[in-house]
Amino acid sequence: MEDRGFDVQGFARDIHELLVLATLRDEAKHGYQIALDVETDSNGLFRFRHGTLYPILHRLEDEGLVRGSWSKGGGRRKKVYVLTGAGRRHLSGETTRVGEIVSRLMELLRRPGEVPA
Amino acid sequence: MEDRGFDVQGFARDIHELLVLATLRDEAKHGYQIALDVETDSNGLFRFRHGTLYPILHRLEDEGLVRGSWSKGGGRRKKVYVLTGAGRRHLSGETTRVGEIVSRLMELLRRPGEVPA
DNA sequence: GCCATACATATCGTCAGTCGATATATAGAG
DNA sequence: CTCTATATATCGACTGACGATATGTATGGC
Repeated sequence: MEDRGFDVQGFARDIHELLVLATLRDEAKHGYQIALDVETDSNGLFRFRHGTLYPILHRLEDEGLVRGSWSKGGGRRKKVYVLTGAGRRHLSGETTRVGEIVSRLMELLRRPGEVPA
Repeated sequence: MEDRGFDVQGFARDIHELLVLATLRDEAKHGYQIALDVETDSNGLFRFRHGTLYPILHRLEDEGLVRGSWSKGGGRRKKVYVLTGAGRRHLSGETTRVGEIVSRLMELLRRPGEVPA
């Protein structure tokens, strides 16, 4: 089992994508709000620069994991994103997968040295 | 506490570096062996392409976390790496730090949606 | 009414780092 | 003697984050 190798580069990208999907789990939000919420929810540990956030949002939209629509209500123009069914499944599946990977990683890193006699 | 933000790019790099340092924890090894061991120990989940491994090894050497020396024994020429004191401290400290980050990450990803009534 | 600031989205150039390919060389097997 | 596995190294292409820059709108202070 566990045949597909592990792609470090894709892993870093996934973290960003999953943080976005997770914050959209309960309610639709526009980009700027996503950035603020992720930062707040993680006590400042995770944060998005806008030069990073918007490309990710566009990518997620292209992949059909979120759907964006311009809110025309009498405020500032905002593009509001909602999680699609595929997005919800992706979040769930990838969260499990990432959880397994990090658990294996930490296991390797924390494995105590063969106790020196 | 926990002020320094989280750098996704550096995180991916750290994973590779820590895997190398971890496999050197108990015994000195040369590069090729490191790649084989990491792959074996992780059941093929983590693996190094040699185009990735050697630059990492050189970087770790530059940073003083490992020390490499050419073995002149009557075999194939090998550059054997040993973990330095700084390397051991780095492994320990960064493992803790990475552990905290992933634990916070999984917490955010797994946080169940506000339970729908 | 005017201006500064915060909100809001978007793109571009740069840089870091992985990845695949390529190069070089030696030991051991058949 | 050739082929494969071992062993290290580097280069070019690609990917993706990041900082800077651009554009525009609403809001609050004066």
